[in-house]
Amino acid sequence: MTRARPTGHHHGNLRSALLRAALELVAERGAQGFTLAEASRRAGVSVAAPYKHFADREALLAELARTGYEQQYERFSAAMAAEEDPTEQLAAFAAAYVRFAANSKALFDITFAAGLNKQRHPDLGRAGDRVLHLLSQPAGRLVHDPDEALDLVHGVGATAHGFAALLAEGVFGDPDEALESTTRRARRTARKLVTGRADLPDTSTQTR
Amino acid sequence: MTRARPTGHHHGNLRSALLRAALELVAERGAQGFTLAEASRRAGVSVAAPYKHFADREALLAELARTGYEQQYERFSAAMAAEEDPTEQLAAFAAAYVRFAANSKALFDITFAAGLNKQRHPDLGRAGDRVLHLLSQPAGRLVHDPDEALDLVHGVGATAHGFAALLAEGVFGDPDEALESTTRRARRTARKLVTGRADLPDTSTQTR
DNA sequence: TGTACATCAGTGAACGCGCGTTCACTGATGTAC
DNA sequence: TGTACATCAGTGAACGCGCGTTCACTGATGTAC
Repeated sequence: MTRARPTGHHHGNLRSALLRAALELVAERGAQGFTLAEASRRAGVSVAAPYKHFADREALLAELARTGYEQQYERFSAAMAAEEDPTEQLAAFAAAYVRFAANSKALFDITFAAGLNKQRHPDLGRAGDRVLHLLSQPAGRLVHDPDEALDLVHGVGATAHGFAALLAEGVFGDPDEALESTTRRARRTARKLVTGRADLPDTSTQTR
Repeated sequence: MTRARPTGHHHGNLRSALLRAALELVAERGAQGFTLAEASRRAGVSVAAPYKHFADREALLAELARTGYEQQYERFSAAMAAEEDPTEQLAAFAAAYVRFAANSKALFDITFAAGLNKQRHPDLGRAGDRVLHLLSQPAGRLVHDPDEALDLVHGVGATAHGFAALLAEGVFGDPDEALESTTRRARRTARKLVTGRADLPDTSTQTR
């Protein structure tokens, strides 16, 4: 939170201060509740200042979405790397997905609910695909028919997303309280999609 | 679309015309894109007119959400009633869920993405729970431990929701083209959650 | 059947608000000499 | 080391916009007599 040189006409690091304020704002009001004006205020700067760093409102959001996808990619691939068995890798993805959606709610919401035009930001669509693509390798090891492998990829992705969304929506009760059990369920369900069995012991590595 | 007595100071059926216009608006611009002013314009009426029928903007949205949950309940229970086997009932729920999200996108979005305060509209939370509760009976027939049954209910719900959300997001390609295959996948995945087998023939009744 | 009247669904104008974006500007910074 | 100067990140005021909501009003409707 150190703000380098907050003196007069030079903020120091306004760009990242705006991104931070925007994320905070999204955390409080949802992705649709974000406004440039309020982000400026929180960064202690005039409403015109952001235009020195971002083309417009959408550009700032798109930048946040980009980092959202990046962080997802890093977290999920780290969680998967801790496993050797491909089934456990899929399960680890699902668990990490739910955890990310809960722990980094704002960033997650921006990638999914900011209403960013994916035609105008094709790189964002690609970033999202890249995250899902993490599942391709373990799926391919488990199932050799490419169509079936794709089915597995999409199934794990859908399951993970579904658990994350219903958790956030409060369907499972208070999201904080239900996080652990939902993570376990997502993990177990992902396994089921492969093996049809969920009765393996849940001893897999916890990734932060 | 017949508008009874569109004469002078009495519209005839403004209330439902507003609801229709609102739904159309949500279909075009998403749940957040809805404004009372635009809905009034489309109903051919002044911006003050809606306040004779709804307390405020949120009340109109809440009304739409209510009908959204009702329609979901009717469609899903009808789809399930066409099956006898409890596993097939769960599968039918999942398939109907995906189909509803795609075919009644606006209504679905309102129930999920309108940002309605569920504290201020507790009936809406209950209406959503009621939809999910459709799964309790077949789940209870399949699994006798209540915790496991709840797991199954939530698993099928999460899976259905996940497939529906990723379909709408375009993750599976063009939503219209991918609808059929996604419906099949949701159905098959729901079965897997029960039996661990997806290789049953997909001969179940098609519910519109 | 005809008329007076209460009702109330609509009008249209106005309000205050916060937004995104633009503009000419200013003053701190770092660099060339 | 000291000074002139170009750069450019910030200011602050203004714009036009569309929104939700309120208000006094009006005129079509249906009802009581």
